[in-house]
Amino acid sequence: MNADKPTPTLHDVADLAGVSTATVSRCLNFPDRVKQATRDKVMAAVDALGYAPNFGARAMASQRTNTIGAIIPTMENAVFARGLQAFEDELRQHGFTLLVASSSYRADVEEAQIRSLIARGADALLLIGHDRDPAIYQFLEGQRKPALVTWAYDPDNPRPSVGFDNRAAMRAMAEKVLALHHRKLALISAPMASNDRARARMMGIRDAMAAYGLTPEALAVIETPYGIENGADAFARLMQADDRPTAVFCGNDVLGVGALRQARAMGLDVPGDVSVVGFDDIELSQVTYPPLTTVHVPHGAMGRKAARALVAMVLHGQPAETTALPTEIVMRGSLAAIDPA
Amino acid sequence: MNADKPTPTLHDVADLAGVSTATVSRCLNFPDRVKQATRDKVMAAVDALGYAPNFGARAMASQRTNTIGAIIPTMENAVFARGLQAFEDELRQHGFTLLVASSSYRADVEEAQIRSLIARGADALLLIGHDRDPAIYQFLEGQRKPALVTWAYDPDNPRPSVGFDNRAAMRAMAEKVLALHHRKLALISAPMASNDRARARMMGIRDAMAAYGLTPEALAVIETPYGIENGADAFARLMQADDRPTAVFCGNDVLGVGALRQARAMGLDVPGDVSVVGFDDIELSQVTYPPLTTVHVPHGAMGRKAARALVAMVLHGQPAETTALPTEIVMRGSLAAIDPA
DNA sequence: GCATCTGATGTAAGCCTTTACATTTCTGCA
DNA sequence: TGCAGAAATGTAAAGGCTTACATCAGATGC
Repeated sequence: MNADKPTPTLHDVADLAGVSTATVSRCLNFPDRVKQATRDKVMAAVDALGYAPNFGARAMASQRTNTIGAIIPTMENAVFARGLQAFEDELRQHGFTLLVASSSYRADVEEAQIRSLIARGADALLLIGHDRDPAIYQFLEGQRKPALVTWAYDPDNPRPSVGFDNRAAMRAMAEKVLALHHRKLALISAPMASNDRARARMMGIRDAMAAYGLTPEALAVIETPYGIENGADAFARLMQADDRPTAVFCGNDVLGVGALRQARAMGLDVPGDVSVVGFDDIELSQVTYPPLTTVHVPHGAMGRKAARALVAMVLHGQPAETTALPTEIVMRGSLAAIDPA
Repeated sequence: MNADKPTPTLHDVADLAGVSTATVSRCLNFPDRVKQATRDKVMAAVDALGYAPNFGARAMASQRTNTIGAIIPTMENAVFARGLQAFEDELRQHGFTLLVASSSYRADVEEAQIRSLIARGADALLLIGHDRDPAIYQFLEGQRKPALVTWAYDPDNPRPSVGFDNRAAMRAMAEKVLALHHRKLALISAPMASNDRARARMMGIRDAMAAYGLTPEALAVIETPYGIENGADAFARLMQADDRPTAVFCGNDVLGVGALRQARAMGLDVPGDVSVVGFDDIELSQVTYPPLTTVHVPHGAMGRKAARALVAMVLHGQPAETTALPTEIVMRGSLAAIDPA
């Protein structure tokens, strides 16, 4: 199983083909600069040896890797997964490779992953959200590695981002809910510490409440980690309170789906007894019963746009412009008007 | 934005700290081999410069990367995502890093990704399923890189795998369905070319049919790519046929959920008019209406076990043993007995 | 106070590839 | 046939890190 023969190098290929390493290198990188006959010999040697170029050595010699790294909070979230898939597709079309890491929503892990991706030669990084120790940005600057934030939009933040306005999107949803006469509102949110998206979404609801003359602090809030089970538990707690909400906002669809499941378990009719709304519009939310009313996020477009921006940054040193993509509310079955009786 | 100052190297740190590069290297790799005072100086320099070791150079010099690569068909599938998360957790505990790539279920892309991960220095690879051009295995052998197959279990295959018996699992499910008096069966499967898991699952159903004295060929089969929409379409086609099945097997839960959605859209009662069963047991299947009866796959355990096996292969050259983890049938609401009227 | 040993640090080679530059081979034309 | 110029190929340095080995400074024991 272990190395009885060392893995072949450029040198081995060159020897076997009877040419110099430079020629082999050219064969691999600029095939049209070598004669057909030579190329055939070399390629035969490459196949015979099962040669694969050593990425590290190549990166070191050529000073570029054509690799872009991305760090997402979790791979289990379908939203990130889809955005990333689009991101990778676009990247590949520009001849770049994607390196992915996940941080489990932990700041310390994220920092380690950032360093690891940079050390691995990533030419640039894609990050989710703005919230991050300033030291990390300094580190990236020191390394001259551009970074692009996505999933968030904050025109006041000096770091560029390609995302969407979480606050405005959630505000729009909240206004819709308020327009349907709901007045007792609750929110099941992802933990808000070091999560600017979650905070922005809550602020959006409060904005709408204020606009409707309600006290923003009246919003009941439960923070809980990502997961169907957690959403269900939080929902149960909310509905056991004396003063039940009539509409429950969920910071993301996964929590929303958990809430829906719990409602059924408790024998509560959605939207008859209580309305539930989500955020993200992942596939899940179309197949629940009732289907979940939610905020649609343009994952694909966002991923592709981020990829193009990052490629431009790397290739031409072109600074990225902060852009917001539009979100929209998808009305399905889980939100209804309150009978103003 | 672009490099006005080059990124700092070991040498720069050494100069700033007034020591040699060897000392800096030792500080980073074997902190206890340098004096406290020296270490402090060096670390201060590291921080001041924002130094990060160059992975390629390090790999080249030390001849190992402590990195394991994994190639999954798609990131969008929650099943792979969960297994991978467990895999990564376990890997990290052993001091290894995970490199992920996805192949979009395409053999050519998978091959490119395999080469890319090896070139990037992966010490070993995790692959999904056995089906693969033999040349790829030869290549891996030539590179002396161990590979472990997961998600599948085939004791006859010489390549080691840590997975589960797709065929037996699906057969058990089919026997359950047959015991409930269903006789007209259909299968919505992922494309079976170059997908041994999909084929094995179909064989499992046929095995059970044969055991019940039915003609295995009577199984109606539709192949369609991964996706809720595709599952829905396939289900619609199945139910428009003259001879409707009474039970529809789905090769995975995502297709199953699509079938469920379509059933509702067509006004068909599940399981009253038709039963639907899935495979994988992803979170999705608990929240549909009715909840999906499915085959539970031990993602987490599988990921962790695979990680341990791979680490042992890399560290001690210990060959992996092919092992199968148990699956189980999760009865939910989408499967019911047929009224033998 | 000296030889010896230990622990801390420095020196320099080597890992594999790319690429600027040097050299050789070929082509075409006078 | 011979030569200029182009095309093909070779030579060798550079890139950042680890590590075997060499060196040096103190500590130890007598």
